[in-house]
Amino acid sequence: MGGKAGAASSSLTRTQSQANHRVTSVDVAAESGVSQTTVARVFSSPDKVSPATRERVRAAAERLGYVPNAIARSLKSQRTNIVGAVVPAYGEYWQSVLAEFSRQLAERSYQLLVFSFGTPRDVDGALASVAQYRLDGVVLASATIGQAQMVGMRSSERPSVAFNQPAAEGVVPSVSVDNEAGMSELAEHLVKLGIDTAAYIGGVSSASTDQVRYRGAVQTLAEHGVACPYIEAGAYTYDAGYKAAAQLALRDRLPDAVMVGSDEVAFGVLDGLANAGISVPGDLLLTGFDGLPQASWAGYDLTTLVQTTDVLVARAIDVLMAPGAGPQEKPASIVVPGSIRVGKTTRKSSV
Amino acid sequence: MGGKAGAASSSLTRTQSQANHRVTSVDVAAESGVSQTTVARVFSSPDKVSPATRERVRAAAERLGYVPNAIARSLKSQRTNIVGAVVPAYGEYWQSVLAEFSRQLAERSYQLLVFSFGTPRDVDGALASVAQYRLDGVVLASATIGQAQMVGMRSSERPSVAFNQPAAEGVVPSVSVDNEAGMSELAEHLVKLGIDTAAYIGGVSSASTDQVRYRGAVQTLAEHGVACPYIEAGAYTYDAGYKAAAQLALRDRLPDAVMVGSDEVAFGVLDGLANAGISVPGDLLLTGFDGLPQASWAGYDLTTLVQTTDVLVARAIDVLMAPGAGPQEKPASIVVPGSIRVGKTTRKSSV
DNA sequence: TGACAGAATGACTACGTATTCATAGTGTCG
DNA sequence: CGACACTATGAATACGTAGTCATTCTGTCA
Repeated sequence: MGGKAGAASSSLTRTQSQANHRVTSVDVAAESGVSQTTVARVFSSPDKVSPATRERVRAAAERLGYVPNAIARSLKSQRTNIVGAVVPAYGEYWQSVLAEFSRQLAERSYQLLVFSFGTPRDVDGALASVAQYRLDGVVLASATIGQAQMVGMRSSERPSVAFNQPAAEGVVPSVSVDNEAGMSELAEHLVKLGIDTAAYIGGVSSASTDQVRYRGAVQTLAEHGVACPYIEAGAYTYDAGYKAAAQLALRDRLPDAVMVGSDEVAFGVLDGLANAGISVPGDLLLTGFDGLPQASWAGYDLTTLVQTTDVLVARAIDVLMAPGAGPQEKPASIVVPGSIRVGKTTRKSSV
Repeated sequence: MGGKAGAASSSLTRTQSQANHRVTSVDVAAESGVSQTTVARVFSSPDKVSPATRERVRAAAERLGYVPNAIARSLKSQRTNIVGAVVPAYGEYWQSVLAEFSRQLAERSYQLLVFSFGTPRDVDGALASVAQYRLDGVVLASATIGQAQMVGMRSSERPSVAFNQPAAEGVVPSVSVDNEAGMSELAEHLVKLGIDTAAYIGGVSSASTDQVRYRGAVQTLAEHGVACPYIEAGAYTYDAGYKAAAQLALRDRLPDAVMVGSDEVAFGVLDGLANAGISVPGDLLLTGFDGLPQASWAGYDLTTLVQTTDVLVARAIDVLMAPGAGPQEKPASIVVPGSIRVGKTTRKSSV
């Protein structure tokens, strides 16, 4: 380097709060009289720079209002520090899962990039979109992602994990609550209360979670001689549950218990039954599934299977961050048990 | 170009489902016998390429499993197609807002990058983080972002918008529901029902939304000779509301009406009152604020001020996408009116 | 037929950073 | 005192794309 020694102060005097428009590490290098390499080091591996220059560079950066460009860093380092999530745009449950992911990722200084889709048809678009950002990991949430689509993800180089999606097992690494055992446990609980008849209200029958949960219910009940016909609400929403309850209320004979495939639907069923003059747990018992916060609100106080969402999310993140998360090995299927919560909707002798 | 004419098939034969590891536009160019420039054009402005070559390139891309790299594109084009959101990690309300943003952004083929923070202290970290990604826009949600922090955002080159944050008005472009008028409207509603005494339960008194909403309530009630002391729940949660209700129940004399600053807290208050043997609306009237989905669930059926979240979000996105969204002009403050929803919690003659 | 507008394409470069690799300086040890 | 390890730094390059400019080709019009 020639004799231009010394740091040249930036040509136009500007307060730091002013347009930090396009200030690069090269500018900071010039301002502080070091090379761009050193500036980069100050911000990525500070211990490789002597304390003196480190401070000088930091000061110059502050003066100029320099902010490292994460896009450029990502391009060069092939790491984005971002995890993507492909999730349905609607539903209390998914909202709470997303929030949990966001929290836990933030703790590890990762960010969450959300690709939400309205209808199953939009999934392809979301997946195509997610592939373009070279994310450090991808969470596939939603039972409406097809197997073929997941196979496409497996071939991708970055790690992905299917969240609460039984259909994914064996195809893509997956993390789920134990849907079948959980629903079975709820069924046992009902049997102990002495029910003779039951019915099951699912959201969308084609969803794999729905199928597995129903299987858990119907098998356990059958073992005790209780039949359990399937009723499809048509969606995982409060309104769908409300309407299904209205239908149910028209029957001549009500079942002793109704098992619902998800809490949000169960809330609708509960209110729908109340609206039809049917008392829970007086006239029939009711169970949900998921363990949403609202289930423990005194207003509903629903008997349900509580997913330990924080644990599920933690496991999912573990899978993504695991070093050997290559696509070659056979995908792991992690199943986390849930725990039953007994609320007043199955408390027989309510005065 | 020399005589190497013709497209050379990729050296190692591989099925397309195999490792699309590091396939770039250069590889596609080689495979299809055109320049990298042309490949880029096929994927960004297809109409500038002749149909014949376009198809040839597309075929080659498919064969190789090429996926455009959004990171590189962003670096070059200075556009990320991503909007960032800085939001609290907890709270039903924020979850629903995030979901709405995600939906509406997806419609415009934008993605949502979530920066969530647990405590107000973490806000700085989130803001620092958000600045590094050169996002096309940033949504600042949460009343706990300080004015100084917002000033920092204004100086940044990319557009930002404060969401439902009265304190931001005049500092940063902002979009809010009309908090004061909304609460005032609820107060009018109560006055018409003939209340003589009232109380207000807020979440966190230092939050600007809390202050503005309380002002709307207290002023309108005062005009009709009704006093309205402030009670702080301490957080915007169901539990905080439940506890506040327990406190309230200990008083000698209950107010005729309780206005709560947010729905989630109101649900807690409602259940807390019920638990203490106080009937709503029999013993006192109750109002909330926000218009969460659960407010219209029959189980709660809460009188509240419904924010048209979809409209608010649409406006916020408009602000971000507006062409002249430079930092120079004086920031716009958009206020959207809410609409009152009357539920059974203020229906006097219940039976 | 020559001039010229327009379409189609390619060579080159920039976006802003991190990562080699090489070089100059500083002690340390036998 | 020379060899060696180690620290601190810089020059050069690569990450994968999009935009600028130049070039070739085709068709049209006077």
